[in-house]
Amino acid sequence: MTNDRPKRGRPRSHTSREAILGAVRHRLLADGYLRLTIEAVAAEAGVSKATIYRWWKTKGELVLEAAEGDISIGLVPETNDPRADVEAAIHQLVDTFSRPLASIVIFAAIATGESDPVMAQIFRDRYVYPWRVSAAAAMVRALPEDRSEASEVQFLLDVIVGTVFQRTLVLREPNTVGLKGRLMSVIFPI
Amino acid sequence: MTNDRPKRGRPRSHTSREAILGAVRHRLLADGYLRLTIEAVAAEAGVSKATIYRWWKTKGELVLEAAEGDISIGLVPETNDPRADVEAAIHQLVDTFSRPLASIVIFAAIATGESDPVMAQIFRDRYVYPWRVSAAAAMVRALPEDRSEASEVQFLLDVIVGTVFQRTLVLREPNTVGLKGRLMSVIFPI
DNA sequence: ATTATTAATGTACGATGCGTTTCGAAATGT
DNA sequence: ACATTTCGAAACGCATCGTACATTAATAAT
Repeated sequence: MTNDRPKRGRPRSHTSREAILGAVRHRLLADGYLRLTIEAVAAEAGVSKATIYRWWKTKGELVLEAAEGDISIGLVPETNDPRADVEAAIHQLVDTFSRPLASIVIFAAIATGESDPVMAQIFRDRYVYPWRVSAAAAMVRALPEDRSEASEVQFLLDVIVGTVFQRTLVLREPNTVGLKGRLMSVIFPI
Repeated sequence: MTNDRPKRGRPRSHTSREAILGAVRHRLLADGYLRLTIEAVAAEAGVSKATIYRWWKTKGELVLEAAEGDISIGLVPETNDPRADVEAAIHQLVDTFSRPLASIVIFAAIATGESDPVMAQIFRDRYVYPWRVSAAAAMVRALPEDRSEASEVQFLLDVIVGTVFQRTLVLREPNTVGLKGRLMSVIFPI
């Protein structure tokens, strides 16, 4: 979604759009983000290169849209069991980071911040930030008053995100069974 | 250091070697890893491209060697105050990750694991692994017996590395004063 | 001194991918 | 029919890659 639909003229091809996004997903899973080229996507989708550039300014924009369904994290629930909410937040994170397509795209969004700051920005604003706000709220509810200052809450969120990132995306450790429980007992020591 | 010195023939130019590695550091700080090109390094060093390819197979190899002094972490001390040793380990990590050149190169080594697995491998084996082994030993000494199983120690190391990585390299948070203390109290709750 | 050996330079090459442009054809509303 | 917009095919100039070649330079062995 880049433009509004004009009233006249040939309408945008829904078929081509789907073919492009599907080809992007396929090439991402096959080759990874860095090795993905627009030319290969165009060839696989049976589409002209110009058509891709017509609707997406950058590779990052294109990839984020193609993986939208996989990388959206959702908001942390607000039940009357705040610790369960925090646990749900951790679960959402681990679950999302473990999806093959999401792991590739999230990693790329963070890693290419240097050369494509727009991609990192969009990823943060659209996917990380909403989750983070709701997770912070859950954390405040779950912590005792003397531990719920903003800086401590942000630190604990960094512990969660950083540890999950390290385990699932850097070390590529598929076994996440002990991870959630251990994170909970580190955040809420007995 | 790629080869032994042959006994005969023109010796390798020490001047060119230093000029190349210096240019790499300069371009890294100016442009970042992804935008660094071999051609630009050759031009800035006043050296032929072929000379660079003669001694370094890949960009990753070249960059790791150019930044060697900045990215080497050192081993965790072994005093009779094991908690202080763990604190020292955290300090080493934060300190290294905060150096401008190291932050660029470490980030690149992790981020390009997809397209340049050799760089990630070298980085892990040569710089991360030794620190990690000595940090694990310190952790075992510092933890009570009932918490010092291998999987728990590895998890706590991932918490440290992940959190520091998140704070310093992903979020680029320069303020690390509270970080070390908070990490300690998360690992050793009262 | 001559020869063998290795390094470094300059230059050029074919590939690949980039992002853009141009042109003609196709598909819609007015 | 006409205006408008999209699409596909092809080509463009550009940057960078990694390699190759011939030439010159510096050193050790003979």
